[in-house]
Amino acid sequence: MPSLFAEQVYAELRKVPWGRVTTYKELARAVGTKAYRSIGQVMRANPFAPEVPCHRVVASDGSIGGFGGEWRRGKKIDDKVSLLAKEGVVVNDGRVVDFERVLFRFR
DNA sequence: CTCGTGACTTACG
DNA sequence: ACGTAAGCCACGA
Repeated sequence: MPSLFAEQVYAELRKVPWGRVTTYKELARAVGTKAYRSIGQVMRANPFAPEVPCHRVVASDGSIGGFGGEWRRGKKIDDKVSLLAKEGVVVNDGRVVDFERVLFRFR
């Protein structure tokens, strides 16, 4: 059972519209915390996979972060990034195309 | 309670 | 712009 912190993160992440992405920072702000790193841990746990699309979460600068770059080789992650690109969020060279355009801001 | 870890961010050289 | 260091918070042991 996920911790309360995780629940909040998942709740906010689930609000992200289709074809949009969000950042760890925004997500952290949404839940009212500054634990950006913990967000990552929650994503890694991701007990609510595809329901909670952790692949829609990217770094603050638009980079894929850890789940799409060199991190995926060796680990058994699904082709979430590729799937994401299929939904409209194009990822090129570890970067989200038109990042600011597809970025969903909570506030 | 203390310690180590981490899919992060920001600051500095 | 790039690599390194420090800061930050939550979680499991």
